[in-house]
Amino acid sequence: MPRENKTRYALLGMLTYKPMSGYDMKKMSDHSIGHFWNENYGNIYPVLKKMEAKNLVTMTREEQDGAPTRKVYTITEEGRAAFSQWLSRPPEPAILREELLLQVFFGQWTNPKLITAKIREEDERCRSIIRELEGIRDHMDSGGNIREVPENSRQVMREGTPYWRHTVEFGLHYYSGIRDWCAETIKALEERRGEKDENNRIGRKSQG
Amino acid sequence: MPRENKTRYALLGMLTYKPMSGYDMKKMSDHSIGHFWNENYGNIYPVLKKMEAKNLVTMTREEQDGAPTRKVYTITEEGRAAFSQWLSRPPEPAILREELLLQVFFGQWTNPKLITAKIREEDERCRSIIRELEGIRDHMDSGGNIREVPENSRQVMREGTPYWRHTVEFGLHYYSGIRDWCAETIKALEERRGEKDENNRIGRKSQG
DNA sequence: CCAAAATATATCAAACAGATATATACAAGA
DNA sequence: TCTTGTATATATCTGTTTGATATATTTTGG
Repeated sequence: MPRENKTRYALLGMLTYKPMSGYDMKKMSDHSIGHFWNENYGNIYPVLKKMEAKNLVTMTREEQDGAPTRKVYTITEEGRAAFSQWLSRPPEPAILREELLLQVFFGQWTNPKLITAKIREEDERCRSIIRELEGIRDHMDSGGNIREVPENSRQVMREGTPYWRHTVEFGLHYYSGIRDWCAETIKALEERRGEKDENNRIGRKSQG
Repeated sequence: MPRENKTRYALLGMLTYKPMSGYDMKKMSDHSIGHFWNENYGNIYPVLKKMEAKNLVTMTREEQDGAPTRKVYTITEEGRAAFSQWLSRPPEPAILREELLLQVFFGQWTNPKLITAKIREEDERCRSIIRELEGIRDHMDSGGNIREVPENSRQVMREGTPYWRHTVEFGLHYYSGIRDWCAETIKALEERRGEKDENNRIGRKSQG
């Protein structure tokens, strides 16, 4: 028996705020939970279809001026029940498959400068994400993100903000940890390369 | 076009040390790279078959006393070339889908004590893994893990040890970052609950 | 007018996870 | 002796997931 689909709960959770289309949910996903939850259209649309079939959501078509017709999904009471039930269950731990680390592990088979360059890339990527997350955290109380939400959902989002903040703090810890490892590892690799160069300059004393 | 299979390179990399069976590779995977690379039999056997068909590895059957017959795989020159080529390519960044964080994000819809308990579980899990990794790091130079390797592979593994150490340091940073977030978040959640209790005790002054 | 961008929905093929199954061999307990 | 449990070893299954790709409507800019 394979894994249980979790996209379902991410979508149901978003729909507790307001009815949305698949496209809206992708955008909200990218902006609010994207730092810890990857989601893509390849999942969203088939899962929405399945949830509609199981009456976890209902769908209405909404025509709009200046943009194509949308399919707007609304959570049902059954959907709310399924969502709450999931919330009471233990989460599954993360599964890691870090390709960079696999390449580092086998690093003796390639140019050490190449390994260092890759870790530098990852370092930059982490720093970039950290800056984004800091921006989110620092503007979280301005209420800017609430503006697009109907008045009756504002209280709900206000109550959810501290939890959102905890997830942004998670992202900051996560990427900071990796960024720090990057810095240490680059330093260590360059020192080891320095030692090697030193050995070479002294006169090929080392067999290494 | 879907993702490219990466199990292939994990297996080829392991085979650079010595010929191995699928079962051996799973064990080595669990012990040496498991902290950053999940692998399972469901992938290993089909991928080995495919690699054999493409002449990246060859397979011989090996009978042994007191245990069932094994299929031992050996890397070919083509396999080595494919592996080296992969090493020179940029790695793909990690994809995150942290179910705990998804539950934290929607935490307003459930009992705050439940959220705290879940974070406590994750905290303990991280601490346990950190202890393991520290054990690995601290015994890394004892050469204990080299003992099962043929004499002619020892130099190779010795040269790989510093890279292995970097991956263990990665794991330590990764899990420490999350452990620290857990501690902070538990504290914050309990303080917020303390404030709420305080408000209630004072006389229902708060509308929250 | 055409191309690019935005809004919006949808599908595809392979990778991947972990449960499950089967087979060989040995050890411990009834 | 037989059964159960454990270790060694190979293998399959089914659903989730990834991200590339495709299609359609509408607006904007050259």
